[in-house]
Amino acid sequence: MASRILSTEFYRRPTEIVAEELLGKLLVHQVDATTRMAGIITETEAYLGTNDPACHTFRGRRTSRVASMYLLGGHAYVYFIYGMYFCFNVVTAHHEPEAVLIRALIPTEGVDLIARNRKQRDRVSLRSGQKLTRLLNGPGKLCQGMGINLTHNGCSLTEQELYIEESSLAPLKEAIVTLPRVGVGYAGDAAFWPLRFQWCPPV
DNA sequence: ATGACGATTTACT
DNA sequence: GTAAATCGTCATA
Repeated sequence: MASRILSTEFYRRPTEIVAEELLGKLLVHQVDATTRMAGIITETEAYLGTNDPACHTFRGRRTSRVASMYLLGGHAYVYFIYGMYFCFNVVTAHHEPEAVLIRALIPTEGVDLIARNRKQRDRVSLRSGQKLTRLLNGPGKLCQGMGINLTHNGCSLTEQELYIEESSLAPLKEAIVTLPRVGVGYAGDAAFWPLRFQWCPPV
């Protein structure tokens, strides 16, 4: 069977398209031969590069932190924020420093390890589906749970440790909501651009 | 060298 | 709803 890992061609397309099509895909962190964590992507945000005031590369900004945004589509851009969290992005497009922030996952594999990473050891509370959807529903939370950190910054998403797979889920267009991006009030009008994509999977 | 701030989360009132 | 936690990054000097 052919690999279900998304190829570089998937990422090297317009960023908004990639952001929307990532919904329903499976983010996988294969820690070692026997340890695998994964979750379905349910929320993303597009960051449109040098002309997007909300983007870290606005006006061509090129510092050590954002260096990996200048890699080719299909690499990871991970950065440290608020002194305690990481955010995970996939680099997109063709030779433009654009990216998609992964904002939320529903954990599907390695849930116990994910919960341990999130320091939520209460197994009873994990039995409820409601709690499960709240385990990784934020960019900092999903990095903490999935064990994503600066060691993954700049890594290729077509290698065997951290990657995104096809899944059997195909979100209906009607189930996808576009919203303003979160936490970018400094960006003026761009804060209202509808570049956040959210999918509420059927129960 | 300095200071303001951040693509967040959590706890608390 | 408001505020604290916590520190690397960035612009200014």
